[in-house]
Amino acid sequence: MLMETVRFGLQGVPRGRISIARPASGTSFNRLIESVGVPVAYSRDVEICGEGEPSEYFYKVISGAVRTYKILVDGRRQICAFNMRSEYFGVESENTHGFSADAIADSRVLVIKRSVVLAEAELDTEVARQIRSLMIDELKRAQSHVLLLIKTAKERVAAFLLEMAARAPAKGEVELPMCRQDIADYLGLTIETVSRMLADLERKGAISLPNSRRVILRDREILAAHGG
Amino acid sequence: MLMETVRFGLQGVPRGRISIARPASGTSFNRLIESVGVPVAYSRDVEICGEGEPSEYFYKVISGAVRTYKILVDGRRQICAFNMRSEYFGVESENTHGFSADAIADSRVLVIKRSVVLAEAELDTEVARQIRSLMIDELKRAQSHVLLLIKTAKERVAAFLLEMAARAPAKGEVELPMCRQDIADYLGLTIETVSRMLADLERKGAISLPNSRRVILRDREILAAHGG
DNA sequence: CGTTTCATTGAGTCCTTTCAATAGTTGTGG
DNA sequence: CCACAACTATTGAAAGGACTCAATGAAACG
Repeated sequence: MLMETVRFGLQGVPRGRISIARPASGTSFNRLIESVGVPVAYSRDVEICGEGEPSEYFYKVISGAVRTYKILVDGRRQICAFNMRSEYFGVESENTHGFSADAIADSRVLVIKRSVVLAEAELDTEVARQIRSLMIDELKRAQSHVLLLIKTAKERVAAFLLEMAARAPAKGEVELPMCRQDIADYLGLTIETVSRMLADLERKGAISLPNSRRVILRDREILAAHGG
Repeated sequence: MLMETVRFGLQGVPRGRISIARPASGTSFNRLIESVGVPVAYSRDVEICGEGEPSEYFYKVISGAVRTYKILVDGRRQICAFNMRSEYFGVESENTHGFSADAIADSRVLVIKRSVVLAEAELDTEVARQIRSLMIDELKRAQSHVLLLIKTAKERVAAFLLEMAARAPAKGEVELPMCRQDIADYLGLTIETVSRMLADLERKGAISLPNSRRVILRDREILAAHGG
């Protein structure tokens, strides 16, 4: 797709390159988002927003993938979520963002001005309902993340693969957009352990790993038996 | 306080004994809650709501303490939250509850009909804002729970004590309403490990344990050094 | 084609769990 | 009020799982 690109450096304005908006469609919420949102291109590893910054915008991934994360006092990084195509992030931020976000791969993100949508939510019940629904989705995700972290290493890796597979376009195979360190920081493990568990799952016939980024699900039963 | 008590057995109606409402106060949200809510007494270990049930109500703890939890397929229980006096739970449930809840100790809980509050939220911006705020609080809690679960056993126990102390009426000492198994199921540890970490923290001079339910915080520095 | 980064694998250590025994607490009935 | 039972909590010893440190291998980049 053609994109007119503009560079930004101003405070409070999204970092990256802007492209021109596309046609609106669907519900009143979707139409609103499409008209208010500005598609912005972010290169790999470029920050989209930072923890503690004023949350002027929230975001919807158009293409690519985004990670949201927190840096702990001891320097460790906990990845809160991987956000794939069509998924929202930052909806739940109140005055400031509770996390940082950056592009895992080159990505396009719809940047949506929060104040406009919140104002509309007071007039349009459907918009209010959608906002609430997105926040509930985010909460459910955080809760299932808690359930993930009490499992064993193998269960976490298996559950992670099933989670990614459920969101992948192709059935039965996953193209992981993130590196091992990202997976480790999401699952609360080390990269070595992630690597070992993937190798174990491959040995057991649950998956194949043609290369480090591509996973083919061979036996969902085995995976589910581990991943719960 | 005097209470008129009624027993329930009907479907969709709160289990427990009802008492008569108290005077309203504060914001429009608080006044609404007070007028809509019905105080119900729950004895220790009595279920308040069950995972998967229609979420006709949400709840506010008046006295005592409530645990919300999920039972996993393998039978393990993960406690999502301990809800203390004046804290809400179940606000984020959409059509069905995402968790079960029961009373840790004998408790009184304000049972609030969701439909009434949601209807009012469409007319009163302040009510809508409060509901959204409660959902954001719940999300932040879930996210900090994730951060808790990637820590070491000692860090988890220390952080748990600080978390409880922050909500306790008395400064520097905590009366734990829950047993070791509850703590273990909240922290993703075994009761033995919880016990050992508490003993370690006492040996290090961070806390005193006059009895198993009472904790006196002696050195917050040591605790914070662990609990991050 | 060399350099750099990323991923895998191995060996040993440390931390948490498991299993088991003991101690303490609570509640009940004689 | 005491004795016993049942439950809860603590402590110990051994096993298992994940981490650390280190080396090797593979892929990406210039």
